[in-house]
Amino acid sequence: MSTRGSYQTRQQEAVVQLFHQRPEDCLSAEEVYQLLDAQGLTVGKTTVYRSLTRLCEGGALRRYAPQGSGDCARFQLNPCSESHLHIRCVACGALEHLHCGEMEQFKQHIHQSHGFTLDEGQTMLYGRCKECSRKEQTK
Amino acid sequence: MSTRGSYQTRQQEAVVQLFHQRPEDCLSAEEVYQLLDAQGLTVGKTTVYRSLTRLCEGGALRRYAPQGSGDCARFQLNPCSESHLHIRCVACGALEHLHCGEMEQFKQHIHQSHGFTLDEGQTMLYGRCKECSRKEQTK
DNA sequence: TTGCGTGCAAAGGTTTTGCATGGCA
DNA sequence: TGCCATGCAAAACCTTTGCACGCAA
Repeated sequence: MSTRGSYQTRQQEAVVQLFHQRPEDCLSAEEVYQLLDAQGLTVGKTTVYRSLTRLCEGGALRRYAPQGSGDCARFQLNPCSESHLHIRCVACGALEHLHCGEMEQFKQHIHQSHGFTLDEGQTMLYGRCKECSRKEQTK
Repeated sequence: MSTRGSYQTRQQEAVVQLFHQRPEDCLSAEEVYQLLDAQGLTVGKTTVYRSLTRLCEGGALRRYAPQGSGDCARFQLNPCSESHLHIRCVACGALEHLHCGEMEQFKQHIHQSHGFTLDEGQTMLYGRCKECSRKEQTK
């Protein structure tokens, strides 16, 4: 890989900074655009999209597919270099990192029994956290 | 729920039939449109979309969010009432159904050790299938 | 007869592309 | 200086909406 992130520009830096300011947040391209603008760091929307794409390819960000139909993709700071699975609460948005032996075992099983090499970077599990499960039942 | 699929029409029936003909396939709206057309059962694209939406709401189909950016949503016959996890190959799009004891065990572990109730309907694992893994290594 | 289903055309939204300019190294 | 990054406008793309008509019940 020789075509490494070649130049360092104000715009690119601004996008990176924004995500570092809110490491837990999932932002849409539009939100990135708006938030930067609010900080006085105006970046063209095209450049926002291109930066997001570049940062995802470089592994700095993670891209989450849009859920609904009129929805848009969301981006988040890649939690850490070491890969592990994450689960997100569909109700409150809480994110939990799943690094434990069982996950390795799970990955192994998928590889051996199903022939798939699990990509932890792209996979996001969805469910309900303890609190939101409780609230759901009370309804 | 009283607003059940009220009328039975040729078009709606054609869409349902198509998915029953290929219970394992994940089809895009465009593909549904094309395949029906090839069968001589032409259905307007708008109607395809509306049928897919209706069938998803009724639980007959499952909707998978688009992966890439220029991508589109995919629909599949809801395999059965019992839910199970799926893994999709990010390279070729192949889908594998993961129904086995280990998955139940995995779900249990997430519940007990991490407090999350996994939602198998919303979760999609991503990775590379055996073939695509091999191709990747050869590069 | 009632009102849902259909289909065309047009609009909606997000994301990409063409192209000239600007700016990093 | 060379080349990548930027940004505007326009296009591409999937999907939804408006509206008149058709058709199931």
